[in-house]
Amino acid sequence: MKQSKKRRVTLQQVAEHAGVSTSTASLIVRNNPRISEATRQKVLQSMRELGYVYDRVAANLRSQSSTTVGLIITDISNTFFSEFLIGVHDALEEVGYTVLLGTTFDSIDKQDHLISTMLEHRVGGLILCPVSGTAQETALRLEQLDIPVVLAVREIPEIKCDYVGADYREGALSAVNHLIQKGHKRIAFLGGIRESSTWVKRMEGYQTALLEAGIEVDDSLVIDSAPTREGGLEALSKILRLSKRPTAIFCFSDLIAFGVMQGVRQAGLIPGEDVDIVGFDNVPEAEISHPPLTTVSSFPRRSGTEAANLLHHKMSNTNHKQQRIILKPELIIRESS
Amino acid sequence: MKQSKKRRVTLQQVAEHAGVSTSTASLIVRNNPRISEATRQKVLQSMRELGYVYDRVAANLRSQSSTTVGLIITDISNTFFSEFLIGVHDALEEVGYTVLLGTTFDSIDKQDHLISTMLEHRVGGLILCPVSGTAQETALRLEQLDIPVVLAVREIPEIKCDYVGADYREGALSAVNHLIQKGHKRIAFLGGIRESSTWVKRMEGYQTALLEAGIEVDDSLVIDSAPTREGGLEALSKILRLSKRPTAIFCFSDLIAFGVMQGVRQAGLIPGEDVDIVGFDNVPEAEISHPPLTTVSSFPRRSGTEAANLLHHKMSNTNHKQQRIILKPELIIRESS
DNA sequence: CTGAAAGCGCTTACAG
DNA sequence: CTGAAAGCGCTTACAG
Repeated sequence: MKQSKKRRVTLQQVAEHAGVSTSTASLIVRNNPRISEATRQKVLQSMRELGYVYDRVAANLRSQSSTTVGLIITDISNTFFSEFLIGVHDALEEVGYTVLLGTTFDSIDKQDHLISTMLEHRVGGLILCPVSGTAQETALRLEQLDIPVVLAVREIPEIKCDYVGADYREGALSAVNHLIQKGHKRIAFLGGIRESSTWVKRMEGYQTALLEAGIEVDDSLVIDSAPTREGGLEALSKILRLSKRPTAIFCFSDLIAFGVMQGVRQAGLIPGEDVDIVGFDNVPEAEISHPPLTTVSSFPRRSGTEAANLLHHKMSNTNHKQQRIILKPELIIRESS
Repeated sequence: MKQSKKRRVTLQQVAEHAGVSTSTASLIVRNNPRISEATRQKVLQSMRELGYVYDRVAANLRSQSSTTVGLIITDISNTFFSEFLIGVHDALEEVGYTVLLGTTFDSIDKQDHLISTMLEHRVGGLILCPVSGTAQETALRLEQLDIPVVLAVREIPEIKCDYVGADYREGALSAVNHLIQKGHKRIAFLGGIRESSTWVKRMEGYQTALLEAGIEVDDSLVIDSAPTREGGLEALSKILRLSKRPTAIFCFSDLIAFGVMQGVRQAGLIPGEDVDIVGFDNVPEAEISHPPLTTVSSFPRRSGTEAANLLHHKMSNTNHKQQRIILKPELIIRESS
């Protein structure tokens, strides 16, 4: 962990070289306008000559500030989250923050550990996609942090916190309604983790749609799974073993849907013909899958941007009021249904 | 940028509370074993009571060390890089480093700026996927950094540096040979940026394969493009306008190949039947695309892991010898060819 | 517009 | 095994 043998060039050395005081040099690195242009040029020249690199860490320590933000997500290989990450990252970079990245893989321990690490690194704010079933203890801890926190995607019901997400219930409702309108009566709901708030919301939408159409909810058609492509494949294999198979499948996410489509094909059926499939999220791959996937866009990238902007606002305004930003999902009909 | 109103609990306060000196408390946070178990427990208890959070930034400043690593990639939405990111991130997290993330989107200015930001944040090491056409100036600067640097994916010919990548020439060779063996004589090479070392290497492989098979290289069949799906789509549209169309297409990357397949379909042709298509990288989507994409695996995730391990080794061993890790690519034949 | 001194929260020798 | 003092590289009042 030891850094360079060579010592860093310090601001003091620069000041000496330029023949000014350290305070003057300090004002210059921070672009304070009340320094004469002549001195400024002289000092900037010394910096170049000595190869000076500003030490933001020391500066932040002294001034009790921070130029970093922590971002904790579940899994980068899940395109939903990588899209979310892009949204957050780009928005924060634009306003001059550097992001520290952490991934939980849905482990509560990892999440606790990452929160600590972020705090130890003095992040000025935190964007967290909480692990499903985040403990009361963690929740309390989050509430007591003295840096701004924005929750995203999943919610923690126990605490009040700024939050960015989509109306998952509404999204599920529109997806299932679409299937009902196509004449389906046996519609499965596949994949996802039951403990997750995002699952619960989708389940509500699923049930509501069925009930409103006078269709009874058949528990054997609701199968949860790991939120991965493999999870989708597995959930589907259970469906295939059913004596009364569904004619349409509403999937927890696009990732799950890709697994389901793969399984459907392996069983010799054609997605969109023999069985209708709808995903959730509208990740970029949904458009190029074959057949292109009907899905509900939950705007992952935009969620990231919104979360970043909200956090930034919170970090710069002390009188920030708590906000919940709920994006309205959009049904995108393609050929898989 | 101002942090919390509440002041951080300091180690000194903890020490006072526990009735020991600050040095003792410091030894305890760093798990120094020469403190009696009794004192240790007493101090740990005080930390819990006061809600102490270790200030790694202050610690790193004082001890001239770092627990962060900078990672600069081109574009997170390109699955190749997000896979690379996962590899780096997981490997570094495991050994206790936190990663600062930056994306260049192939802009030299952004790259220069990101390198500065990373240095200002006192990263202990840097993994960089250089922008194509990185200037001599930047290259020199990289060479003179006094922190360990590992280059990945693309190379900068001007400088000597640790490097991790795949044998792109070899990969292209095997892809094109595969197409030749299938009887193709008119094989296009589509997409990618000519300035990039990874393009040049693939081009070498492409030419070599053709020449060895006694096929003349037809320049009209080599079309570069932005390294995106849209780029692939565009490059294909140029191909479609040709009077003598190719019967097979070797694509710079899977991402390009997805664009090409999309375009092929839009033109009413069937990929893998009317025209054979081969990609490069083997990103996860290659397996689920339709038809599944024949491609050359360049092991993006493993490249990331290797780069991280190499960097870590370099950071902890002062007598590290410069290394080049070149992964051997692997042709994966699926149904698109 | 510029300077001398103190301090952010930690660790590092050096004594005991 | 524990303590008092100095210092990492910067910024912050406060004087001038």
